[in-house]
Amino acid sequence: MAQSDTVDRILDAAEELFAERGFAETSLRMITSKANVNLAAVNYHFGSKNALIHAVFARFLTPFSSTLEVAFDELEQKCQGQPPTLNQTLWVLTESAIRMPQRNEKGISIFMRLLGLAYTQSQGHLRKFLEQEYGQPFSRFMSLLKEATPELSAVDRYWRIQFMLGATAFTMSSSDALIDILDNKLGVQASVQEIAARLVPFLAEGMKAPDKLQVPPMLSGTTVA
Amino acid sequence: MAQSDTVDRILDAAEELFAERGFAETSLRMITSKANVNLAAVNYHFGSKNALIHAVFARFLTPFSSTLEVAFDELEQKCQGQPPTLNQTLWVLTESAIRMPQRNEKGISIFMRLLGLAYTQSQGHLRKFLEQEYGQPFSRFMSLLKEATPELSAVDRYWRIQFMLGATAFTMSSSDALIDILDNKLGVQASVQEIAARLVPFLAEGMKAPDKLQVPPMLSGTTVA
DNA sequence: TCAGTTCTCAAACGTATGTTTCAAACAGAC
DNA sequence: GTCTGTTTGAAACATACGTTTGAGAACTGA
Repeated sequence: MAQSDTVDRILDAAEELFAERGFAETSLRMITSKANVNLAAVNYHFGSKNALIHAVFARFLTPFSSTLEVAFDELEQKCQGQPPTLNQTLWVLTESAIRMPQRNEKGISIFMRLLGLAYTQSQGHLRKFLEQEYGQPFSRFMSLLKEATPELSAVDRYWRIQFMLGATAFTMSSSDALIDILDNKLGVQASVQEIAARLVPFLAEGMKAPDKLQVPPMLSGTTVA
Repeated sequence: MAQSDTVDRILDAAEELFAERGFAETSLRMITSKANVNLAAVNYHFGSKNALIHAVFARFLTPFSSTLEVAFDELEQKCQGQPPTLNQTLWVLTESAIRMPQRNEKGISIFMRLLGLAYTQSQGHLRKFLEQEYGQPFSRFMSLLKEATPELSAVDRYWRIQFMLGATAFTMSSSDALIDILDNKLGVQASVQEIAARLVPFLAEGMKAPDKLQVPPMLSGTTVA
């Protein structure tokens, strides 16, 4: 074989361990042990641990961003000049993520967790890498959101987008654990797809909320800022 | 002084550094340098790095959970048997957090970020510690949420609470950065209080959303699971 | 077959970490 | 002033990390 499968074994192991434990808490020795590969192989094939992290993201994000661009194209084409609705936009994103070809049964949830970690763990190099490589589809999604919510002020929209990102990143990044807890507590099985189907209307409704908080009358004596 | 201020200097430095960089990425040497304290002081006063992390949380959470219990008592008393509404419950929690006495101008945002990290960074010992020490007020909050949303099924409520937690933890944990970005982009000043005032209605509205996603007609040919 | 390249392997390197040690400095009580 | 328990200080400890090395194996193309 021209390129050994060592590279893929490393990527598989790294992906799973990073998702489980975070980046700083996962050592190269854990990765190479899990992958049944020599320690030096990581630096030989990738150059450094940071480059390995980038490669893990690139393996998923590159095909995903292509899929997404196509899906956005189709959406805009079908809408014929009309701006897509909020529900449509959110759902196209969600569906593109869900329908990505998955390497194993954990599939999407591993990657959602990695994306969540990318946000929450400082890791300056990662943020820079993601912005540089995949900033474009993200910008396009933001534009669609803007067109879908013309009634919102820029400030309102800004904050509510952050709220949406938070709910999504947080939930998806712990989706496995949350699914388990639900099963234990209520004996209900769930899937990432179902979480998404529940998340989208929650987000869409939140985006349409009335302007700002009316302090409940019973608390109106207190200062609010 | 009976107890030197070394302990507080360590806690102050640790709190700030943990919030900035996470737990694993912050070394004891960074902390003791910032605190102008000898390296060994951490292990002398706290016993271990993990115990220091616990102490950082306890310093804030212990008074906060007392405040919260009182606030919940007052709320239930005022409602005279009627279950408090969702908005009231959320706002009492928010207000209790905002009105906590703050050590400095960063105040609440530092702690929100720490709470967010506690969720997202694995740190099994921390999760166990928080559950054990502060599980009670959390359970009470959950009960109030349940009473405030009798129309929701248990499963719906479960997921939507996760969405709320996510939006809150995520936004608050990056509140400083988000406030800066908003200022740069739109020239608008904001405060943690204002974020809260915008977050509460977003969450409340999301909680009341219609049941589940109706797949948009234009996409109904696709499988949804 | 054989030269040239690509890859693997065990071992080591330098550095950073959390923790421990033990002597010195300090505090308050008598 | 001396004694006792508490706190600090500089140094070292053991361990784990990411990375590098250089020799050998495995593969490639002619």
